[in-house]
Amino acid sequence: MRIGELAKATGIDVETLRYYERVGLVQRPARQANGYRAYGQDAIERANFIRHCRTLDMGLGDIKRLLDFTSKPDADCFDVNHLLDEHLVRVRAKLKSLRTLEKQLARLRTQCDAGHRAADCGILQDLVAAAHGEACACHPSDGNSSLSKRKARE
Amino acid sequence: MRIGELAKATGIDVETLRYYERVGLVQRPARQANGYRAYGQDAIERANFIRHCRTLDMGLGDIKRLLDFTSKPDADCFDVNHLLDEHLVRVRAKLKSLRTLEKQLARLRTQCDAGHRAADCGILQDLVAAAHGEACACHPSDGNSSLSKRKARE
DNA sequence: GCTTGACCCTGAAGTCGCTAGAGGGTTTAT
DNA sequence: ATAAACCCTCTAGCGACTTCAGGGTCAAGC
Repeated sequence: MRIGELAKATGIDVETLRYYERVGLVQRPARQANGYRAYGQDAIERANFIRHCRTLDMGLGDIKRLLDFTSKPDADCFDVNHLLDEHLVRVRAKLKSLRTLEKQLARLRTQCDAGHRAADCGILQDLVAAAHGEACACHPSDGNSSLSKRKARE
Repeated sequence: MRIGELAKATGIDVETLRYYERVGLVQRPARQANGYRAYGQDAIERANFIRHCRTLDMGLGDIKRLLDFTSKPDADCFDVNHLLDEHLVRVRAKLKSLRTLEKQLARLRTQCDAGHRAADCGILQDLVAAAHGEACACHPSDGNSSLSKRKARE
């Protein structure tokens, strides 16, 4: 199987497959005489595993660890649970901040209904008001920044 | 005002301010004889505007366009609304996919309660089943991919 | 036999929004 | 006089790709 066929079979882009190989997520396949990659059936399975984990938004490092587990049947799967728990925590934190964000944006969006001159635009006024530190539609009264100096991946 | 003071006044990191200048979001300030950046009061306002928009998770390109609007009072603010609407659409799409993701992960997490050998791990089994195209706890029956070939920023 | 087009290859650079590091100079306080 | 705190530029790194430049290979149609 050539890389284009693997791409079609798994729904992963050709370039992305080559990228996965480069970073060690996918094993280097055999080569044909002309230098083309020659994949076996097992490559589809491994690639689908990766694709599935990616739709679950896992990082490539986590996926690599999970792949290692699938080839070590006697290992303790505690780490699998732990990895998933940590991922869930990240996802829930992101979800929470997105929910807040959505509310703020929706509120802000209601500000411009009147004029069509930028000078009269309630949205811009609101955003500028924030620059003065006044209360605004999107941040009625907040003090926390959360800008820069962030440590964790979102 | 030197860059450190501006950073303190706005809560934006010094490096980030220099970065904003490099990409043209913040105007290049005057310089003191020793080469230090010398900011006026207006810099605080502009920087706060940026900071506020960033907490609303807007991209730097969008913020630049909004900044341009604030200096063109006679422009039609239709584009401001439009920009915000598009941003809201992006945020809501991301929110939707995150909600689905959270459900899938939570369901997947319940799969491993029994053994502690990787071979018996329900989570890994589930993930591998997905590689075979079987129904799994996290994707009971789906067909859409959403992997690669994505166009828009998430 | 020759061109066209679809496919394949490598390696490097670009994306986004920072962050960090190297390797310096300047100012301020003790 | 010296140390700490600040400032400068330039460069590279992060994650997960994507895109580009500049090629090689192969089957089909003229």
